[in-house]
Amino acid sequence: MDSVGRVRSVTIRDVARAAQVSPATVSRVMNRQSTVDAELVRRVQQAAASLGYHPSAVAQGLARGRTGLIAILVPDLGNPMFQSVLRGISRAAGAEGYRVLVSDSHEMPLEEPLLARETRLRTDGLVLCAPRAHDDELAALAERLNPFVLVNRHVAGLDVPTVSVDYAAGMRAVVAHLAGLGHRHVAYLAGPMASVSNRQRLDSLHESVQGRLELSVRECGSMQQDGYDAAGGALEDGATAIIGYNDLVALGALARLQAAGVEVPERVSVVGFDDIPFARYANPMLTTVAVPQEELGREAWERLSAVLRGEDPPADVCFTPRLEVRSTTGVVRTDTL
Amino acid sequence: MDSVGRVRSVTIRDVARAAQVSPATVSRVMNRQSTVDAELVRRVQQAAASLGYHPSAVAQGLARGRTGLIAILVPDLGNPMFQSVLRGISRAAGAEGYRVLVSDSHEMPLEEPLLARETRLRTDGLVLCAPRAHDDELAALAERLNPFVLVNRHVAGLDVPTVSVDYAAGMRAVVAHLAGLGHRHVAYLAGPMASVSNRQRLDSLHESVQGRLELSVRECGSMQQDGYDAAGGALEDGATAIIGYNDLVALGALARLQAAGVEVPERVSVVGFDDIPFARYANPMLTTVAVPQEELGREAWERLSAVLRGEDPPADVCFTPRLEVRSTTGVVRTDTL
DNA sequence: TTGTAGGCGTTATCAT
DNA sequence: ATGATAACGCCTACAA
Repeated sequence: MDSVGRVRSVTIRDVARAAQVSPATVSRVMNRQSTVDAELVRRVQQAAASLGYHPSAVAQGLARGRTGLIAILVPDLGNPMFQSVLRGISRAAGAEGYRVLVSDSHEMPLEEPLLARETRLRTDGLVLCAPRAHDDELAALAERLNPFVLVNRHVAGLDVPTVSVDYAAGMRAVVAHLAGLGHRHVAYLAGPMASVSNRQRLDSLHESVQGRLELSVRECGSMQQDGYDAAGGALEDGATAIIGYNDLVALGALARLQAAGVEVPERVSVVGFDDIPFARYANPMLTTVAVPQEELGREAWERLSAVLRGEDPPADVCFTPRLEVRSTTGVVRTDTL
Repeated sequence: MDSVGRVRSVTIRDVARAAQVSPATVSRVMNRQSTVDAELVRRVQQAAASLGYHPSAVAQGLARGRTGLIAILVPDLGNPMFQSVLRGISRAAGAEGYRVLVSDSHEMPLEEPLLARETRLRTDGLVLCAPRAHDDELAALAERLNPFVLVNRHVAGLDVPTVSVDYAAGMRAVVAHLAGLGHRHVAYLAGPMASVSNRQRLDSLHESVQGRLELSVRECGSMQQDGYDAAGGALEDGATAIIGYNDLVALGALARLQAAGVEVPERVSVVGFDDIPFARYANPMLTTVAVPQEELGREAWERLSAVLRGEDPPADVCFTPRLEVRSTTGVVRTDTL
């Protein structure tokens, strides 16, 4: 224990003393600098091993001006979509020796800027995942957040590396698919209003539907239970197809339909968004818009990594999602009940 | 830019100079020490604001001897079980101002000790989630890992705060349930052999089954696809009930049975472990052993938090899981096909 | 090749 | 109440 009461750990000086060299030499050995005499290398390594020495990451961080940490901020860790992105980033960054700090804003747009700054302060860079905060707020923060990259979100007047998904294209494919099956009235179970993804899906849905289909929108949420609770209303609206804000909502709706004895897809079709791993194991298998989630994470890291190396990041990418037609969508039944 | 090429940010000295006080006073103001003259507080705050000053977390970490970070090491971030634990920890720790570093060992027992040490080095404490490493390895590391807590894993000869689940009790309940429904032959779709949870489930299964039921064990894995692939074999063994290592495996098996036209639960029953959120939204709803995952995370943090405060941690807790009987289990059909 | 010394940005001790 | 000053543990010119 030192005077402040903490357990003093083995420092570079201890090793230097034991190996009878200077701290600088120990540092060089630990950092694999080839300019050190073989004999000294041996002595240092032996001393370090026997003392159980490991450089303090914090001290290294201070001295080097980089922590080897990046942060990722997600609106909800409970959502498989963000978990997958996190996973993609964690794996990609881990392969290059970077560790990941996670922060969950719990879908609270007001908390986001604070959390972002706070976590960014502890790290070398930041991945903002579908941030809920306003454009102007983010723009105002941008300088303090740098370097950072944006996932699934564009911020007006801000030139930041971005990876995203063309949800509008996905939605168009959904509408075309449903219209082709004979549906005339679809219901959208909307996600959080603060979510840009939801806005995009909703806007492009309105467009796609123009003069082709009737559309009802039900405010819902982003979790299974939300979909479960909202599915009944969608039916009352007279829709023969339900589009969920995401797979969780769609799967929740599906469960509700089944509980109510409504056959899917014979009576009602269901479509989701994201293609989380569970979508293909659902019964019936969920038709959904497949988003390359882990790849999104990898690409985000690719850009952040480049900036951290002082290079120009690759150009922004926007994935065009693929409609994965499975078993929850089918031709509309024309006979009455 | 300084000589090393990094962008010099605003430091405590800059603020001190601007406010015409000493760095010490700035520090006191930033840390809300009440002993500072109101006028100086004002000047400092104003200077800090106009310069956009924020204390460096790294420097604070070095000076204070604590980082405000904890690490969690999980075998697989792709598994909802660990995601939930992570979430529980992240929320609980976040409420007390701690941030969480995540590390994924990708189910590789050999990597674990290194990762554990490495991440622990950057943080104030560690949560080891169902570690795959050997007892002796962990015991040898214990000193360097301290303080840390163990989730779902006991290590022989090691007195470390632990939170766990009595999987044996869960398995007994499963066997009693299935036997009560008339099943005589059950198949277990085993998880990773390095997983202690799997060992425990398998051992207690062997015990519970003694003289009551015939048991087949199929090596499998821990993901949906593993269950999907292994389900066929279980049927060939003649089992009328399938117990998945976890819900992912069970849900995968369920999907396979459905694809093969095998009715559940009329023809075959299926049981999972964990009760991940999807279990209740499956069709049919999955019977499973409910493990309080987020609570596990919270309790883990509770213990780590206590140790970090220098207090004695609460006693170890072992949750007794509850068998959640839903719709994938039923009486065995006695008639032949 | 090796060592010395200054700096990284804060906090905390000890005078004043 | 405030201000020097010495840690905190490491890295890296620069000198030897």
